[in-house]
Amino acid sequence: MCMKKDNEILKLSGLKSTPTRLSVLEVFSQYCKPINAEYILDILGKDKTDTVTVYRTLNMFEKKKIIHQVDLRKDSVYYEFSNHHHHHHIVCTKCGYIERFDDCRISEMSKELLSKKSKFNIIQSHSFELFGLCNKCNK
Amino acid sequence: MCMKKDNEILKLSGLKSTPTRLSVLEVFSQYCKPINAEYILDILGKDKTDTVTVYRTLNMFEKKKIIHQVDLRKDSVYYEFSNHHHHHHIVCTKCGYIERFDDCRISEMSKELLSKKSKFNIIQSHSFELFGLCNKCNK
DNA sequence: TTTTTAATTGCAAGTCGTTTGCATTCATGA
DNA sequence: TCATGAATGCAAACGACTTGCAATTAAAAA
Repeated sequence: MCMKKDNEILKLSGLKSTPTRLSVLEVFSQYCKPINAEYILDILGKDKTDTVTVYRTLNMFEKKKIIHQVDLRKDSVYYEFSNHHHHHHIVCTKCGYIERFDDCRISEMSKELLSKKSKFNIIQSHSFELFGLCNKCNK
Repeated sequence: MCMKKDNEILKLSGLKSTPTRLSVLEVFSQYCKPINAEYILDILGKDKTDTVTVYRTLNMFEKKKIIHQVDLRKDSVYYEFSNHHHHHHIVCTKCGYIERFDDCRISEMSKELLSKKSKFNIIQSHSFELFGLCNKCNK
């Protein structure tokens, strides 16, 4: 279903279309929450794809801005599909539960800040995540 | 000069006062920018303190909320002194240069968000860092 | 002050996520 | 269909950080 679309994404980025890349793209397009290499490996099957290939795919996708990192204070790197609508996360520091929220006045704020800061003239991205306790963990 | 104050911090946290802890505290109180274990080791001298001790000190200080992590998308963990005035950072993705800024409307925003989010009832902290290119790197 | 006790340290070794080198395989443009 | 460079898989390496354990030390108790 998404096959054609995913192929286009790769082509536009100048990347060859391979089974692993297509699978990884599909995983990203189907999951709304940040995922890491381990998660992808679990889904693709460690017998089908090598760990190294997944890491290389993630690095390449990030370089081509197909995905981007999300800073969740976890011990591995999490990514999200850049095509998804811009949003941020609230993370439970106890159980790891993640919710997303769309409210983001940061873009305006960063423009403001930029004009105040003499030593920077481009802002490429920003992190903005909330860390707290979900209802279950705060009993 | 800060000796007495640092001792108090340790005592209040129920930690024994040791040379390494006092030195690490002093480093934190004197530097306004986020620092990592390597940086501290360089200052204290690897011959004087063991790497492991520094890591353990950082973990303990974080647990006691004397310092807190800052998410800078680097390959090691950075911390700041919690006593310092609340602020955030703008990081050059090319050279690593860091500037701080105090403008933070996030606290208000998080309260708002909290009331909207059904599954969370406590926000403990937040990340908010900007990533861009400094004037030197964007020529 | 001395003793006692648990906390802290240092060393060596281990863990875990991620990367690198290199030979093999494969996608794609000619 | 072939040629060529890109992508993969394997083994090994890397770097930040942690753990186990015996030796040391701060500070509470005697």
